Amino acid sequence: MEYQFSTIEKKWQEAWKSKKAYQVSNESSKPKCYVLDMFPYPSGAGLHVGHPLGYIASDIYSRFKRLKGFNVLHPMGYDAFGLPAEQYAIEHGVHPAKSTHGNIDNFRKQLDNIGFSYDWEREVRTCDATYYKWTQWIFLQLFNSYYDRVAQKAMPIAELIAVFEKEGNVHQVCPGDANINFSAADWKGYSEKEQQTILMHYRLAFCGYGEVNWCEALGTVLANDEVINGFSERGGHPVEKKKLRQWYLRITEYADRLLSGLETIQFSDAMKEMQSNWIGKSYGAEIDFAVNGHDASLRVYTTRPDTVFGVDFMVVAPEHALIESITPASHKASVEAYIAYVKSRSERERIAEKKISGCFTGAYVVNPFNQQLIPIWISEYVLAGYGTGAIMAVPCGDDRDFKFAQHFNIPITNIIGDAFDGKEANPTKEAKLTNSDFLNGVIQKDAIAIVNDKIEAMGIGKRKVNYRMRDAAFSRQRYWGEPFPIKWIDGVAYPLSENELPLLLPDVDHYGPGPEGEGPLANIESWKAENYETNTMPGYAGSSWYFLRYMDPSNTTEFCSRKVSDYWGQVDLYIGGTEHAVGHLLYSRMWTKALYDLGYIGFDEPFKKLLNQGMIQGSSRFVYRKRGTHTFVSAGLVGAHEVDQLHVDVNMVDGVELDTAAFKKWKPDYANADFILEDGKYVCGVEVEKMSKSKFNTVNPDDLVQKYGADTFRMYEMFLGPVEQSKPWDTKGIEGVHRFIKKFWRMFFDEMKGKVWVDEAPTTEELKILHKTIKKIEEDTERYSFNTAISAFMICINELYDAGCHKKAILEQVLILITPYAPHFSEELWSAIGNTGLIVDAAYPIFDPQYVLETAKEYPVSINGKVRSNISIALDASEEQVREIVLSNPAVQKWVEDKPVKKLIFVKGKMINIVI
RNA sequence: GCGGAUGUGGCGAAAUUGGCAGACGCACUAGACUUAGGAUCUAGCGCCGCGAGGCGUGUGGGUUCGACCCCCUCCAUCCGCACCA
Repeated sequence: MEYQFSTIEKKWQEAWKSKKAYQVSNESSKPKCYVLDMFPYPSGAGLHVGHPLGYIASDIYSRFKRLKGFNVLHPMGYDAFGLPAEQYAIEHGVHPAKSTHGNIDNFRKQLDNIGFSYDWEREVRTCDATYYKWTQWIFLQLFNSYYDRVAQKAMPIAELIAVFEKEGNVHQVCPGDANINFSAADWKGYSEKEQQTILMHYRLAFCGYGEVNWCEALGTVLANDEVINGFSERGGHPVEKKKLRQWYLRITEYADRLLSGLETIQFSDAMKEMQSNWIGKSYGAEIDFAVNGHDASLRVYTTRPDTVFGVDFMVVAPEHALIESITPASHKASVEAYIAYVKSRSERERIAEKKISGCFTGAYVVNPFNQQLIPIWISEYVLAGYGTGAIMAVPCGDDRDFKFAQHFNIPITNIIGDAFDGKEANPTKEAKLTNSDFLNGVIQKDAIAIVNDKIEAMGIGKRKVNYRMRDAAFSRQRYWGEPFPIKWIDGVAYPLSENELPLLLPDVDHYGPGPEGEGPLANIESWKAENYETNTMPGYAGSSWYFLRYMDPSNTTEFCSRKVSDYWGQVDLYIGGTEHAVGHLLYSRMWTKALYDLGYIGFDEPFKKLLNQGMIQGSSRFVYRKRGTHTFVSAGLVGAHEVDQLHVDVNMVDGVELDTAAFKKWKPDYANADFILEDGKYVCGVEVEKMSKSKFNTVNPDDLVQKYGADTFRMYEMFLGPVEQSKPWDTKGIEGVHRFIKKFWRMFFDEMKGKVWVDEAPTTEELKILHKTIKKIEEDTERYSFNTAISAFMICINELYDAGCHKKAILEQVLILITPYAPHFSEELWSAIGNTGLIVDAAYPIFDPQYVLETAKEYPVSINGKVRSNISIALDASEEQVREIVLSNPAVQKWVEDKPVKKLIFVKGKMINIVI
């Protein structure tokens, strides 16, 4: 009986399906476990070997937990709204729904090949109306809520209205505009529109205005990624900043809870650090500087008020509202030219720019502490969206300010004495202040509070907590997304009522943008006639709550029943890439908190444990064509020729050696290619890049599954290295894993002899091998160390092989252990040795320490830290006994000679070190 | 620019809490079996050295009886930076 994986795998996949082996119930006496993958965007390129890395890991963990007696929820679905489908529609006229469904079918086929234990009855697709009905519903909850800063939670907006009617907003500072103040009488006197405008400043989902990268020629908004040096990546058209009406989520109100919540969840320290850096909480002060000769003041935000005597210039963002009114005629032209330049720059380029640029406005502010005039500059590195859009520059203490001052020859005031050497800024807080009037001699960090007290007493500023995070832009001028359940009447946004949901995404004739920066929906007469919002929601809307829908996917009356979400609770293990560190993982945390505040769910963090899978990179191969010819030069000989470097399909290259025959057949262009070989071979160039179809470096899992089987593929992906680690894909080593599986098979059935497994009682030696393995596999799986678990399987089988063990009692237990890793293989052998039920429902072996007890240990003995000998000593030997045994050992004596032993270190069960 | 991660044989990696560096596998070498081998089995395999031994975890330093592991410096590579998902 041979190991015929393709027959076996098909057979068991069908058996699992017909027996509904992976259907999971919302009611069970077993403990629950929720294991979740970040669901994929179904791209047209299909699955490559990078995708299943995390899916295999989560599948192993799910199956492991199931064997250990848990009721495991392990679902899968599709993040199906998004730009690529829309782009494809624009180019090919295919409705995004159609291409998306085709892509999903393809993904599903590919996923099924690998033998996952998903409960497909729970599949969700964010683009289905039955799903996005509830995305719209949650949006309405956010729209109809505000964040109560006293209670520190979201509350229904109706309660806020009741408060306004009673006392105005004296106790409810307006988060959207702190200058809005009104009494109960004021409120009652406002028109409907005025009231709605005020409420909009409180809502958790609100409408406002924001700047975007606008490309007039494409009539569309672009991501920073799509803008290169002021031009669109696609087509090379000019791009500039434009203010558009936008929806936002008031995630900043949750900043503190998003920070403190990190302490309650198991994310890696790196992930937590990235999130808190993104939130960027800082303690500082806002200070007003009067503008010289104007009845205006410039408000800056600073974390270093102690340096106020070292301010040599101000820098304001080019978008700052004050610039126009304070710039004197003499400087108008240069200021406007600079602003025009910055308009073409994406935010990313502005922050990342190493070259210093800026422009003097010709205006000055007055330092309120010493009345000195301070010039006001504008520069692109100051962003309008952060703080007040203006900073006070202290060159002796801030690197960026220092370089700016040097570049523009602005004199530098030293306020930290010797701590500043004139060559480099020193951002210390420990220096004693000089040139600082009443602060002279004070340590900087102590001066912060003194200055803060003073500015508050003088009424020119106040302490301020600031966040780097901005409210999340929540609208897109696109077609393929959830429509907003909003109608605009007389400039006021009115929510649809719950029974009008879902508001279906209508069909359009063409997918291009609407007029005036509006989305494609603005092109539909009937849509406009109903006054519906023409923007759609962004990609992250549907993905911010999908983990809840899996729990109760076919509920038609609720997004998820409270009873069900109480049962499943938090996701116990969430697996996905770090690229979602600050997007999806913050948004979904915020949505969870809001739903919790409003009482719809009982937990306020969605993911108890996050495991980040590393990115599988592609290892690209290149050929070198002599310019203007059909001659290809081997990589080692390129030097002498003028060549173009071209990507070549990695599947035609064995290591670095090109299959020249396959290459000639690859593209008509290459049919009559000549090659200049080295050592008779054509050697390709190698580079590690992102895996992508256009780089011809993708490897399709289907091919590997076909050649080696799903079980080998699953184990090989895990055997590559730690799941968390990024690495370039290399198919080479898969043979080793395949050999292991075949060897394991031969423990049961031999090609020549047929059945070789026997029904005999195991020896203690065999039991020791088994129990050592049980312990190792269980521990490694529990800590997601799948690569070491697989090597433990290999060791186990090697040892059983060497021991000549073919005993069912042992092998059967190892089969259960390996089920999460190689489920088809295990099912087949499980039934072949006479079991009736499915192995996926077997009971996990229980480790018994009595089989692995040791009485002695081979201690490594080192002398001055270098291992010189190994001595076997009883584990229960006392330190004195050990000392005696070791020092009388001839090998040790040879090294110690007559030198006195200064110290002997004995770590029980570990090692012995002699210091001489 | 800012933030995060990673760096160990020819290659993927292991070393779980500061305690024998290189488990397990790939590739390679030699041999066995064989009509055949891209099957299987046996043995070898960090570097230098005949050997004794010495050296060795990106660089340079530090802490320690002892450092791949902790601290500092520098270098290289990868990922993210708000409308790609």
